[in-house]
Amino acid sequence: MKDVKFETIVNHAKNSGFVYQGSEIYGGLSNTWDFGPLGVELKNNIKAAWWKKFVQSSPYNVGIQTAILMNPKVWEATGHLAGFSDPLMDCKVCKTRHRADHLIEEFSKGTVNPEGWSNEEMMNYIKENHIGCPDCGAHDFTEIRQFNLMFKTFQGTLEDAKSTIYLRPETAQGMFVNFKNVQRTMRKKIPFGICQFGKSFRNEITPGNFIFRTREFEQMEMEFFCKPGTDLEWYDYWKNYCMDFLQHYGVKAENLRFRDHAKEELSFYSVATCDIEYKFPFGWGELWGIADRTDYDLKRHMEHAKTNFEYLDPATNEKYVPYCIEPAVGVERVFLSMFCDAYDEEVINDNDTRIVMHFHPAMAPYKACITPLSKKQSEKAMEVFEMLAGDFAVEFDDAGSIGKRYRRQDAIGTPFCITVDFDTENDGCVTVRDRDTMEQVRLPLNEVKDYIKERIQF
RNA sequence: GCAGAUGUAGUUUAAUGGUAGAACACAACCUUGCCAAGGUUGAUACGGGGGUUCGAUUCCCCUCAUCUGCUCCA
Repeated sequence: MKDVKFETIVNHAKNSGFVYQGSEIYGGLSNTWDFGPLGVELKNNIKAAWWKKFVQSSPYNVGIQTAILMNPKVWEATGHLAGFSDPLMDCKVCKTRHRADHLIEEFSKGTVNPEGWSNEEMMNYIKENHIGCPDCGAHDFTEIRQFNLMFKTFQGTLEDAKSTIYLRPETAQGMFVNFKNVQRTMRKKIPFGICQFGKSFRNEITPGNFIFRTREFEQMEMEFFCKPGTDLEWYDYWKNYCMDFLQHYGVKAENLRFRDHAKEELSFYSVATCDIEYKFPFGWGELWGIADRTDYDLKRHMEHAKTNFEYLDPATNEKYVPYCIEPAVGVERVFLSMFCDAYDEEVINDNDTRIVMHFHPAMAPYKACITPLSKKQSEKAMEVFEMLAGDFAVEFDDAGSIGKRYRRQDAIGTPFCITVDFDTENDGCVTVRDRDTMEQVRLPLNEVKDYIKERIQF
């Protein structure tokens, strides 16, 4: 496959019913995207595959779904309210933007930790020590402004401070606060994991790259609880588990890599973090973050909610707060990586190419298109459509030439086209055409469903 | 949010201070016996709002969106 511009791929997504710009007729709303009929099928397939792999086929895990709106004390406990905001200021001379706390840390070579300082304290420190712009050296900054990454809203009709609540910036806390509920009601023994997918919201300063970074996004997260000391083993186990998942569903190995976070890059609560990165057309970007979060979250909630999250190991009678391994991935990012890797412009001859989306059949929005060779068989073809429509997503198409219909399905990644022809009435057979090989097999009608089912499995 | 660039049908584009033409795509009908056929007909665009002007898609201002950096991150 030749190199394809990101713009070309984005256009294809917009033109073929995968993604639309949000609120388009009103001039759009910055960085919001709607998923069209094909896009939502692909998204659902991704989530279903993840659920199958992480919840259903894992002996350790269970799934839950928790509320987007949570008691604000959750975010006090986790430090999101205090720490999930960045003190930013701009250099008035060269127009670059910097984090005030980072400048101070750098200047002091780590001897000063500005965590918890007010903006005024940071500004004073910068002025007193004549810290200049790292890019141009000027001493002319704007005031520090705080960008809180959490979306704020109000519960109830009164908009006062007491009713302020937040849209969750991660789904993880829904799992942590329910640690005990799940463990008790599902009679789970350590190690076990809790999984969920759902929307999260972050007021990012700079979103972009199509659906790569958006302020509203859907996460698929697992919190896997294990005995302290076994955590690094599990960390490796889940890293590979995630990588296998991606490759199994059609993300190419050559476009994937692990990137371990350096010590100074780690969150203060994490002892190890690794990103699975994907080579997007705009560069390597984070797809899946796997972090060893230690017992940080559970301990914070123990402290703030005055609850006990200690686990009594029935085998050894030991009591401990479990460590947690968290693989977190954005559905839209998996969507985008699969979409980019599936995209192919296949050259047929000098002036003819066809766009083929080589999705894994389980990911393909439509599994088959039922089409009559001639409109004379439209009625019969409709019967076949109805026979299959209850079992998986299929489309019916009798417009234009047969070749054109094949091309249309290739362009949206439908793995099979089922053609009803002049012989179908007599021999009860249809032709099944394969998207990737363009080869055809003739099958009796009553075998078609099983033939396709077998090939679209997760 | 700041700086720079961009904005004409779904896409790629043409022209113009006197309200826009095309190609492909799309829809309907005819045709079509398995890989972009053909014919006829049709719908669809100057991102939005102000200003200058007799008249603005074209000139000016504001705004919105997208792209690239800064920054952040799943």
